[in-house]
Amino acid sequence: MKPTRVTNSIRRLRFERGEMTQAELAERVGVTRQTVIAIEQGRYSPSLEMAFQIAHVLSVPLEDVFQYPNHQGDAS
Amino acid sequence: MKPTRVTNSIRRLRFERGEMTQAELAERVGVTRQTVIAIEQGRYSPSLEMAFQIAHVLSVPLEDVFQYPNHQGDAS
DNA sequence: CTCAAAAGTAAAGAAAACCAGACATTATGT
DNA sequence: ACATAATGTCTGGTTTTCTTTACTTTTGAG
Repeated sequence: MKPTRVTNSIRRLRFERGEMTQAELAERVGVTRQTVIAIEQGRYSPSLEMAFQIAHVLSVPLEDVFQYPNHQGDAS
Repeated sequence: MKPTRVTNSIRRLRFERGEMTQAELAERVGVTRQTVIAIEQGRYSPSLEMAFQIAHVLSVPLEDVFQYPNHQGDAS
């Protein structure tokens, strides 16, 4: 894939949504703690499935958690 | 990961958006043709990055291309 | 300071995503 | 019928995501 990395607001949302720890988020999403750490730090972008689950646990839409830069042309 | 698969509307959107072929979508997204086929058929869910790029090429929001079932509990 | 919880780091391996190439199938048109 | 484009299938291989385990650092409360 391209070197364009997706950014996220997990850390901010974790605290806005009741001080949820990384461990608790990981457990609720169904992944390990270091996966959450890696995603949160932007070391790699998660699978779409995991992205949806994170957004669901944080109870916000997916595009509120993950931002995709590269907003140049449109096809319409 | 969990056996919960993400569904998509790529096929429909490809035709609504000017008869784009799988090969053209693949090229514009930057992946191979059989990756597009596999995603479109739901054989596996793409990376978040690729999901964003597909949505961008089809010029619709991500959640218009990919749907996540599993709408049981909420976290509020 | 001391104890514990939370966050971070690292490395080996498993699993899933993605690629490459060749070939089969289903249209669509002439 | 023939040619061509679009879609689908199969196999084998590489890359990335994710897990497991173990350890270190930071943070906050008593």
